[in-house]
Amino acid sequence: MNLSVLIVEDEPLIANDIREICLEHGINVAGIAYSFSQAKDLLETQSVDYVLLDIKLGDNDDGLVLGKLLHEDYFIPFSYVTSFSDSSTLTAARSTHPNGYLVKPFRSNDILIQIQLGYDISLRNVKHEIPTLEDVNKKIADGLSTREYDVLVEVCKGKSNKEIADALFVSMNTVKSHLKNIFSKFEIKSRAELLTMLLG
Amino acid sequence: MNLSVLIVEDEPLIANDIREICLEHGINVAGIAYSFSQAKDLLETQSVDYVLLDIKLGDNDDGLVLGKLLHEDYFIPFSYVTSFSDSSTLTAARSTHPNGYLVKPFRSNDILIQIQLGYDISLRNVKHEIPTLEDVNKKIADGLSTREYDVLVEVCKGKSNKEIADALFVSMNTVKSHLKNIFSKFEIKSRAELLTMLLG
DNA sequence: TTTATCATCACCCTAAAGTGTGAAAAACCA
DNA sequence: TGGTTTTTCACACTTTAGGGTGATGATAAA
Repeated sequence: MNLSVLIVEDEPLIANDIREICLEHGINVAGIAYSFSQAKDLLETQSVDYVLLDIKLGDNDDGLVLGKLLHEDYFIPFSYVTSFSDSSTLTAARSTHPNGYLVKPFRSNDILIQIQLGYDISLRNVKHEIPTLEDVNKKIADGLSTREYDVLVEVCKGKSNKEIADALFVSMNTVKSHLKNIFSKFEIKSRAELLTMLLG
Repeated sequence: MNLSVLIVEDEPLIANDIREICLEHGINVAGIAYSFSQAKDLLETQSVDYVLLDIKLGDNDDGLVLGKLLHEDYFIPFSYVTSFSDSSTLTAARSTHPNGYLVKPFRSNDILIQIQLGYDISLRNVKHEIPTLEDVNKKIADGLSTREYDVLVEVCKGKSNKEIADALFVSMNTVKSHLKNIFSKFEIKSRAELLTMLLG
């Protein structure tokens, strides 16, 4: 799964530094925004999975406003990457629901941790219904095929292999074959584990 | 809100350092554990809201085991605080669902951020929990016994009968026996159906 | 056109799950 | 104390699930 990260940072040197770190680790960079408005433009036009967000853009705390927007309107998870760690800034930041908070100067790996862990956290939140193919594929490196997903949906309904075969008009061997691939891709060994992953 | 933090760290100097930082910021320290077993003792006896967890305890990665336990059994949120940020350690750590990951050496404020942000995140995660015994019994005429509920909880975690037997310190036949009764009371035929009923 | 990938299925085999019966301690309660 | 429920376990048995290998036609990409 290839994440797309948006970098919102008014200092070009730092922004570039972050971009390099991402690219080195195979993380796609959806763009760099040097201001609040540029960030909004990119959010409208690009596919963004995670945002690294500087609190201070220019002279004001536009980062906090953008953070609030990300959480409430765009539903895109983000980490703050900022020089400030005083308690008033931190309190303000916490209220915007970031998934991470990195204080500058940072190390190369810190960026990676923010993105990966922050994204993990965002995946843990929503549940309850049978996930879509897109949601499922975010959890695994090698995505499911459409037919594999069909089988997964039936498993989520609590059906046995025989019942799934009847529902999809294929043989039970075919169902088993798809399930084998599903388990392999999720790196699990049973449908029970699959159910707890997807519904739990 | 006065948080209670457990520090799991095998180096006394670092552990003390973290303790001082917490106390300076009005965060209560539930205790310091220098080993896996000490950590388990403290988790049983103390009220703990958040855990700062070193991955390497002594010579092995007991921190990861403890992290898994915290997430699956204790339901206590935690951050790793470790010297390691290589990708294999990170991958292993991510699979245990930490709410933060801090690489040593850290700054004073980093500790505070981990605790506050990590705890914030845990509050947002109103996750789809394993239902309580009361909730479960609302769905069926003949209620489950406490031991049957214990088995049900393990099933909800995706465990196999053998794993459940080990977790509850009984034989696999006993687990099967309880499961038989559970299925009968729910009028179902498989654990998959049980999982979709409870989690779906 | 050649190469992948996907969807389908068969066959065989092992492991795990589930069923039926029965039974003996332990805990609970009246 | 005596009866009931719970918890524990055994053994034998059937069914289902899961793993390995391999093969086919179809479709898609290069």
